[in-house]
Amino acid sequence: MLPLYLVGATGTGKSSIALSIAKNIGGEIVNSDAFQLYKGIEIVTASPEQIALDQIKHHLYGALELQEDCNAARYSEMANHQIKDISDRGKTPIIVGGSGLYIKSLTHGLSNLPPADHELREDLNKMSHEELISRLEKCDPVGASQINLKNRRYVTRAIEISILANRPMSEIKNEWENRNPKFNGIVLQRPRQELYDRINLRVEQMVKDGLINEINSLPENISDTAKKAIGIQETRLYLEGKISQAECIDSIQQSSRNYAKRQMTWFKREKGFQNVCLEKKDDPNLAIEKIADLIILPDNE
RNA sequence: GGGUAGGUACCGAAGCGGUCAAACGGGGCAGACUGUAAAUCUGCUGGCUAUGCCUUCAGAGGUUCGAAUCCUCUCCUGCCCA
Repeated sequence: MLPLYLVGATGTGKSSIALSIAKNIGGEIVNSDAFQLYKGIEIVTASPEQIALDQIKHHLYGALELQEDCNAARYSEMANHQIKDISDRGKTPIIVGGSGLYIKSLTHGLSNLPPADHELREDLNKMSHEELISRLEKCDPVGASQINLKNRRYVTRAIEISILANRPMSEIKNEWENRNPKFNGIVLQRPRQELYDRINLRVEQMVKDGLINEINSLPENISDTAKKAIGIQETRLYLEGKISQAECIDSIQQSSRNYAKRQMTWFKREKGFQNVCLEKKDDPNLAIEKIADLIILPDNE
């Protein structure tokens, strides 16, 4: 059976629906959320609860130590390994999460680009924005006309690729590895206001569930990747007494809503996914039936 | 009751006679995205029959060729004195 991708913005309710589907079709769940990957930040990242983990096999949840960095390529390798393993055992891999690029790295495969070079990045980061742009124009004029030059991070990466590969980035990065992937893909959606309300409530629930304590007991040396989880910085500010608890909750809610908005933009563009809009009034079982109808059953090719 | 500082677009906040439909930030909306992605970045954000027109800067009058900006009164809000 084709792998099933169940994606959508944070707070839509992917995890619980994935669990039910997994039970129905005999599947195992693979995480595609960049931060639920980490062990020790289960509360801020709204990771699936223990009860769920006990019922169905969940992979790549809490798979990384907080000190480890991660990126799309590393994730891709880990996830592909799990997906293959699940398929080999005759089960359906159900990939659940909301990290657009990570998901695309599975469905489409990343181009074979040189990995990040931290020393090189450090050097490039010392340059002014103007210097950086003229540098890119020199080593990859085509690329310079394609990417958004205002996005310093993209400019830096393009130069990095060009230098490391000794060829212009725009020549190497033409198309995705796999242009016509086969998979079952569902984008779960909610009406905008309902989604925002759910996010707000969820953040309040996190605090009740021990968010403050979780962040307070984090080690000091967590990786740059893990550090970016929404909620960590905000809670630390609260712990340092710089903001009130209400302000802390507010800003986590705000960042989460903004993030959800970006996710929706990403998934809107992705091809090969079908949209399923859930509403508050929907019976959960009905939602699952809706989805089941859309799944392509084993093909006999 | 007396004094004083204020009332600006969804919110906060600049502007303090013309170049003001009004800086900037937030929010909202739309978008981009190939090894930092819960990251990073872009555009729009009074209305319209739209290279122009209309209604806005608490309200009502007034001064002026011209007002969000100056004057008068009124209404609200914060602070101080009683």
